Amino acid sequence: MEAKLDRSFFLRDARVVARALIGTHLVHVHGQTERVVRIAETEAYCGPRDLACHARAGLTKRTKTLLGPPGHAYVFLIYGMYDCFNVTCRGEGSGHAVLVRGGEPVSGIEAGIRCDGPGRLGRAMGITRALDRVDLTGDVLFLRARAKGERPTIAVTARVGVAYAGERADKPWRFVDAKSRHASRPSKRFIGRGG
DNA sequence: CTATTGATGGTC
DNA sequence: ACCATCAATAGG
Repeated sequence: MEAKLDRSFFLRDARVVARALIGTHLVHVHGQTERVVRIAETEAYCGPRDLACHARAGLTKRTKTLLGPPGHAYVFLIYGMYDCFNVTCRGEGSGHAVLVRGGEPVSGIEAGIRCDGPGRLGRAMGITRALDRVDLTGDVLFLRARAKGERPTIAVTARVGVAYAGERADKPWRFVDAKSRHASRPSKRFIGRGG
């Protein structure tokens, strides 16, 4: 079993963390059940100057976690129905976070349940706002490193659903495992690759 | 395959 | 009023 990602992993720019998270395993332990998904799609949100980032609103009830210490879960409700899982990063108060948008079920998830799409992933993994502010270096919700030597091919695109964010809307801050079929959108939108 | 629409709730 | 979504439905 690969090592749990520690605090130092999260103390970096959201764009760096977002890319590094592709291919890692997200683990949620709840009682006897352990659910694991391999992350295939992420997006970076880069603080108050990024109009697509919730940190643009400043310190509010919701953004308290986002503006809190790195390496914690930031879980928020979108469209009244779906819990979106994010990882806080860079530094306390920076407002940097990575939205995990999709992945491939590994274990503990009922056969046929898909994890592509932020809403589906949250639901399949049993992640709700009750887990907001949970420390990701703990034993309930955490990440495990990629297998040694694993170097996924990563495609880079603009983020989804942020057309309102002006100049920042077109930034290539979405990262997808190019070989995975478990991203929320098809490859035709890819505008580059790397990693 | 694409396009459209309704469900739903917290923040601003 | 807005929104970092999804499922069901209708149409080509």
